Amino acid sequence: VLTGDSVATTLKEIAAALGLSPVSVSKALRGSGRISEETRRRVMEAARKMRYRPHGAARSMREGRTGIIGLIYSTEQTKGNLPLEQLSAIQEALSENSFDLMLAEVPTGQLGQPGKTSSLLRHWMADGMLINHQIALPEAVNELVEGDHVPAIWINSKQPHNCVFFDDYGAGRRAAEHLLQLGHRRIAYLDYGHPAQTLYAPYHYSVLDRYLGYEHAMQAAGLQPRLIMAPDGIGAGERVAACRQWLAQPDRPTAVIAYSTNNTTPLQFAAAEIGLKLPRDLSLIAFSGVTPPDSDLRLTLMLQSYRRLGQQSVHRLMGRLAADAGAQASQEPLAIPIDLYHGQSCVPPPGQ
Amino acid sequence: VLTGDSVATTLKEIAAALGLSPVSVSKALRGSGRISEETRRRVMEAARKMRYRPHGAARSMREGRTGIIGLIYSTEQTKGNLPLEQLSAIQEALSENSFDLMLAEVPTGQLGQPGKTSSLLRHWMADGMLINHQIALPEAVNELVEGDHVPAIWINSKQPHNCVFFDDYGAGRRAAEHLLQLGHRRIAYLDYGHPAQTLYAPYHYSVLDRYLGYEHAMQAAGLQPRLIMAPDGIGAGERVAACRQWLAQPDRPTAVIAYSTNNTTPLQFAAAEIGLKLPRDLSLIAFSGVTPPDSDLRLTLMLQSYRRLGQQSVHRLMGRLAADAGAQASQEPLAIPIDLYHGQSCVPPPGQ
DNA sequence: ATGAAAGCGCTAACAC
DNA sequence: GTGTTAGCGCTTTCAT
Repeated sequence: VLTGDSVATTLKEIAAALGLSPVSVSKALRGSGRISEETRRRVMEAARKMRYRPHGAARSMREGRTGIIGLIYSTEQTKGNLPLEQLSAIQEALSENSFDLMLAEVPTGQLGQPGKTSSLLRHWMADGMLINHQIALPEAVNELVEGDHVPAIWINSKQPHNCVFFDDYGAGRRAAEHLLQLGHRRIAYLDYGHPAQTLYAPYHYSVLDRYLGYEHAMQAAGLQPRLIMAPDGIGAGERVAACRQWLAQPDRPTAVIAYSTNNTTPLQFAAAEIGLKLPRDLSLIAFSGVTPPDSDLRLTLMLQSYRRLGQQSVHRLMGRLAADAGAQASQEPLAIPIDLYHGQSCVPPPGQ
Repeated sequence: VLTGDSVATTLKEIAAALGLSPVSVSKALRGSGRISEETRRRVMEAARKMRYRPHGAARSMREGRTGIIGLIYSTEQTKGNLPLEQLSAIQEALSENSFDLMLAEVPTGQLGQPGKTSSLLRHWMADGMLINHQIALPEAVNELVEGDHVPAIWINSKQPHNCVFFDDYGAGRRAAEHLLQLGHRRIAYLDYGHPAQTLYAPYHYSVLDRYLGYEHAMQAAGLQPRLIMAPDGIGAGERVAACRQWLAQPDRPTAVIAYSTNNTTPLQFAAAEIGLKLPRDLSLIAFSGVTPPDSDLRLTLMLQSYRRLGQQSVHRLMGRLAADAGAQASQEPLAIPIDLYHGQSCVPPPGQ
């Protein structure tokens, strides 16, 4: 506007306006090289007045790096899970390392079609990649990442190398042990079954790991694991009824570990209908990524910090980038612990 | 790997390998210009074998555009709201227009500090901006956008121009009218008060607009609006109690419109405690961005489609970009209607 | 149908 | 302290 031109201001223009060379202007603006304090001030002021913004592409080309990290993700629940908290943590961590974040959503549905893959994947635009996608990566991504042509870190996915994921197995154990210490013996594990299971599709490792952690803790205590779960899933309308049935048995569990807070509401309703009062008659631990909004009963949780997940994945990626380009040393998998959040839903079993 | 070099393949290298000029290779790869079918095939194959990826920065510089759209957002609830569904819709719409998406989170806390603003804002990296941030934009963003140096669209914010937002006023009316048509007369509006209100900070327009829509519909029907809301907010632990009190009055409302589904749970608990059965004794409409997970009572909702919000904002931005750079014609504000989702929580009032 | 020349905006290396 | 030269990878223009 000041220059009367709709095109961006360039170094050359500033130079011309001040009777300097573009090089001096460049030096002045970045504070590198030798430049007089006087010139520096004049340049800074002119740049501000002329609304100068450095041309990112030009700088990238010159410096041989873009300063951009790509995040590959899917919003399909069965293929990926990207909480906003994680995204925000990634952004913040990248910002601290002077990187920008570019997104590439893996399109739902057909994967292979070459025309639809993001140009972030087809072009050379990012210095590194974060992959928040668990299942069935499109060919374009695979070539890029598995061929090791771009340093990448897998998020929330168990891989042989270069991955950051939650320690769901340990958390399953920890949940069971907490209840065991309180004196519980009849502890059940609750999952309504994943939609993916019905389709032969592989499902997220946490589905198995959380259960296994629970199972091993029970076995270590000489107790029988009890899986409350219909292999082919339980429909939405039938859940309360199913839970009622489970709770009506004489040797009903005194405590339940739930795969997700999504699973607990029907159970709580069923308990209420039968006349069981929580937590007195039934203790409850659920996995969750967020402390749920206030209600009458603050649930005890295995609380996944998606913030830490995001931070650590960036940290690892920065590590790979720092290693001299030729080396690109692989990194060992990193398991993020899941903390026990003490709510109000766990007490010793009745009659104890 | 094939070339034994860790650096990226370039056009020149392909050209050298095939005994061609870089220009021909460029033409062949993009299908532009005259090139023999035979050469084209050879080039394509070589490019694939050598894992060629076009250098984004070089192309950007040459073409004078980056093909990138920046999304400015905040994860602070009082300043912005970015549902994943909206993000995904934006990404998808951009992808259809062959644009990539770059993120810039406005840092929480101190706004002005110059060092911390994303380089997306300091550099020339994006052809246009989407601004999903309602309050207290940092200086850097303001200069850029208000100075009209980058085409931008405001999302979820009422502005004189170039914005896309929900028609919260119309939705408030619509909700009230729906209940009026069912025969309700004592209809209340429920909000627990925003945290922001306690800080003199301006709050999101929807807080006022939804209520105003409700109020005007009531007035048009010759009825008295009732606002259930504590001006300085109601703490988490006291909400059930407060609702119980409101519902205990003899002229208690027969229907309630809630600012958000977050607000309804305490009300439902209170109703249950008092012995009021939903929806028989109390009808309920809540604003929401998602159809909530299955429970015993499927709520009737004013359902905001963040997918449409995202799509439309991209559509508008594309419109601004298409207008020849000099013109950059401003666009009129666009209000997205909020649909009434018929759940099970609205029936005629008792005794009718 | 193919190639030579030029230049997008910037900065590292080297004069002066 | 400042300027000149050169080139990052690509594409548009214009010869051949």
